Amino acid sequence: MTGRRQEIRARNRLSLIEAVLDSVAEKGISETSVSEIIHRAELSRGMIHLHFGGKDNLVDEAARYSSKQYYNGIYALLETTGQTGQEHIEMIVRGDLSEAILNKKNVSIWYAFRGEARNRAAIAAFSDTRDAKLRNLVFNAFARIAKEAEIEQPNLVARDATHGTLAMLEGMWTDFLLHPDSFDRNEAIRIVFRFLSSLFPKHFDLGGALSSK
Amino acid sequence: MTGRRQEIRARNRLSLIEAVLDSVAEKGISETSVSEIIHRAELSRGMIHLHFGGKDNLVDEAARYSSKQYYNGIYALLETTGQTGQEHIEMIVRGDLSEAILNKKNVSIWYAFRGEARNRAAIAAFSDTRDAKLRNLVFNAFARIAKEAEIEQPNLVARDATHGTLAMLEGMWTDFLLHPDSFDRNEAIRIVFRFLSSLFPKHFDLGGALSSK
DNA sequence: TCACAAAATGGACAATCGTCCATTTAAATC
DNA sequence: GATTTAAATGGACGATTGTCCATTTTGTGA
Repeated sequence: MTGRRQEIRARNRLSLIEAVLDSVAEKGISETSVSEIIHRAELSRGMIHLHFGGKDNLVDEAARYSSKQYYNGIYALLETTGQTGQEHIEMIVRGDLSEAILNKKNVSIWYAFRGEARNRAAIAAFSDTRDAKLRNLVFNAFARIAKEAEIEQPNLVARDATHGTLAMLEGMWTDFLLHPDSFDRNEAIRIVFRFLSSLFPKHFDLGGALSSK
Repeated sequence: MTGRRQEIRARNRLSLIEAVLDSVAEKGISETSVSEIIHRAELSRGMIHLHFGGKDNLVDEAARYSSKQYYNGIYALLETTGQTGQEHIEMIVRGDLSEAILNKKNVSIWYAFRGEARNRAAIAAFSDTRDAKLRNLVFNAFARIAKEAEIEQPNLVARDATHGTLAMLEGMWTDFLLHPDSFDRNEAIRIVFRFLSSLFPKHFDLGGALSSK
């Protein structure tokens, strides 16, 4: 067994990252100290410096890791969806507002990092919930829908629909952050589709995607 | 001149609050220390304890003050608008996305506090961008519009329109936070009205409110 | 003008911060 | 099993944190 050392090393690295995320979720960034992190990870004080070169780098890594988790979740959902543009959109909307992705821990972490994004380039890079790749997916779906709808300026409408839909999802996250207990997932989903169904009545209704024809 | 003492006292209190906001905007919450604050305010170390009883209380006061500023700005704009529901909505949308309200400093402060909201009740209380009062204003405007539009379930539609519009505005703020230099105000406004004009075609177009009849 | 009191000062203080390294532990190799 | 070496430990370190108070300053009322 030659990889045992690497295995332990990797496990300890991950423990530190997860300790940061747990602490950020529970206590916020300002109370996430080196002492707090190593206590949660049950490792010794020097490990942070050893594995990451310092606390700031570790926190940056944790932000990167957390962001990756989010995208993995979303992209995994997309694999399971149907083929039409409206089905893609429905999957993204429902996924983004699902318990698995939109929950107290994730939201706490996400907004804690956002608060620091302005002053830490490394965090800013990972704090854009809706990155270019996801944006592109949404745009392509809306572009197909807009073309099928035979409206004027289909590309501009698709761009606006993309931007507006992602903005609305962002806003729903904020609602959840501020009122996690009274937040109503189904209402949030219905509202998004209320807007989308008025924009593309042949492709959406209040429940989500309509079948192709 | 008997009020001179009170006047100085009030000025110093305000200096401390503004020093906090400047520091939070420029350096973030985690780097806003007592030393940083009193250096910016050009006051002595003991003043924070004297006036606010401690740093945390001062930061809470700063959050309250900042929130008040936001609402003052929005409510002042509303005084200048016309009478119809769609005019009210247009004013809120344009106001919320205007340079005076949506700018780098305000957004930095707002999101920095948001990041702490989860773990500090006093801050959470002031970090809901769209409080009950504003929400009510928007709802009443949409309720009038929905009634005029003679649609089914006007109250439910008005509720959804309120929720969705405010969420979209929130999302536009996030866009601005993450991409302050490429953010396009006019595009953001057009997108909001794109959605609203498809929901209420007799009341809005891409430019905003339509006249009553 | 003087005595009083309120407000401001700035340094002392213990606690905590993040970094770093001499030492110990244990996996890998011979 | 002995040797080598990478990884982990945990305490020392100076810097910085927020609090607090003895002292000084300054506006107010007699």
